[in-house]
Amino acid sequence: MIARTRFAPSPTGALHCGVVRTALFAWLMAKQSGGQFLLRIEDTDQKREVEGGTENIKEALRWIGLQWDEGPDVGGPYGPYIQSERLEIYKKYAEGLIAKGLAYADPYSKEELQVMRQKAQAEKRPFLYRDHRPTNPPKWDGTQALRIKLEPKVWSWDDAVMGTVTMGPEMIDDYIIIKADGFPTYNFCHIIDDHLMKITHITRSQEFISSVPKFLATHEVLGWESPINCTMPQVMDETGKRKLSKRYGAKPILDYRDTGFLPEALVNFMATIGWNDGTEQEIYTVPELIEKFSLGRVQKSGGIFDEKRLLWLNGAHIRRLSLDELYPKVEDFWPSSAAKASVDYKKNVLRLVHERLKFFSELPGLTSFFFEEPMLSDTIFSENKQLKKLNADERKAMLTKVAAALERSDFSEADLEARMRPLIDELQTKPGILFGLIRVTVTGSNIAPGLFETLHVLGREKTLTRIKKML
RNA sequence: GGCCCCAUCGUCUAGCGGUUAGGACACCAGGUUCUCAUCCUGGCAACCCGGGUUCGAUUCCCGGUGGGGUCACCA
Repeated sequence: MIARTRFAPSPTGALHCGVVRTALFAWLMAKQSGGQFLLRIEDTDQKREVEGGTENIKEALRWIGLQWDEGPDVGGPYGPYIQSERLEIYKKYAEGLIAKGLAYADPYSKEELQVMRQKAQAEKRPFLYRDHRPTNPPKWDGTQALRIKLEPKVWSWDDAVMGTVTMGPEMIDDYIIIKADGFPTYNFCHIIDDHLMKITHITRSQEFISSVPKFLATHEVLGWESPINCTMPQVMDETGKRKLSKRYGAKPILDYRDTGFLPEALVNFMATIGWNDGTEQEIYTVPELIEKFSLGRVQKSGGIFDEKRLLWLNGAHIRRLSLDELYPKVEDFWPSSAAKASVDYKKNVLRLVHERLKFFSELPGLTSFFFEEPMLSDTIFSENKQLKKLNADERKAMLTKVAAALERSDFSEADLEARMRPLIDELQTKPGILFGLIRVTVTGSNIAPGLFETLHVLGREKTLTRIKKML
């Protein structure tokens, strides 16, 4: 079945992985079936709208690779795709309902409703507006809220993920379709839009599942068939105690870009929270996900966002790339001291750290000594288990020999090794001590790529300058 | 509180009546090695509880318990 799916966020802040995971599944369904993925901006709450919200959504989706087939910027046959530009449409349907006696003006103030709600709560029973439904409502003049009239009944439906779900009549109530400020509510307009835009599968996060009877009843009142409801399990934060949400500091998705994550790694990670293909495969490319994704294998229970796993996955995806594929992706992450370095030199450096890179913003810490003289801390020798056994004179004696041997080297990796190895016996020391001493002297760090590769890339001049300076 | 959903290692999960309950992340140990990383080997670690059904339940049913979600003129 060809799926037309949509992602319909409201521009109220930065997009985080919880909502993008739902968008990803919708996108995968569309791509897999040869259908379309739509982006629709749900900006009917002016109070919560955030400056730049829509731009952030588009930027985040583009970075992660969820390009929409219809929506803002790209257009499409059922536009506009921004709800604030569709107000006349919603109004038309609202008026249609009024004419049929299926919608009516709400005569109560917010305060009056609040009192009724509290009373019901105090009596430990659900508050139902329809118990207070006015018998003779005022004519709707656009300054009151407009409510839809829904008949209570038991609703049962097939959810593509959750299976058959049944909810009682208390889940149905007369809800507001147009607010007193003239804007329609999400509950009302997303149904109209999904219908008009010919959406076949509605993906929603689990928090909406108890609203589905309302949506189903609204379809019925409008005389439409409901698309297939696909309720996605929640993504929980690292505590596992609550869903990922802006309110509790869920990381904006673009932060992962800025930290140097690969979008395909993040996609791989998000897809496998709540979905697996039943095999033991862990690492998926995007085309593989498109091929293998299936709604039937989406988990019903929520999953925790485990950043350690993301880190591992990102490293694994980085290691899959060739040097030439990786190089352009790390362009913005080099230390500032690398600004004047040549492409060839930077590629050689990148090759040496390729396998240990977990995310790109580690790059300066891993490579800065290739571009500038390292700062040697006073404790650098005492911190090293092997080197702390040497006193300053012994270090000096060793480095003097090293310098002399290096003077004669052509600085190829093989020649460097051929000249350094014999010094171990000559100086009656161990590889760990001799090589460690050179490493610390030249890189300023106890952690670096292989010594001969490092010296080779660094070159004769930088290497000898640093050793002589130490002497 | 009402309603809904859920329940396998710490985490992501496989399992769909009979398995030594499998894999991955994380963690620990060892190997390779000049450090780190990669890689390899090994280890630790789970079926929430109680009733049924059945020759036999992690698996099916019921009830608890626990967790999450939701009850707005927000989406």
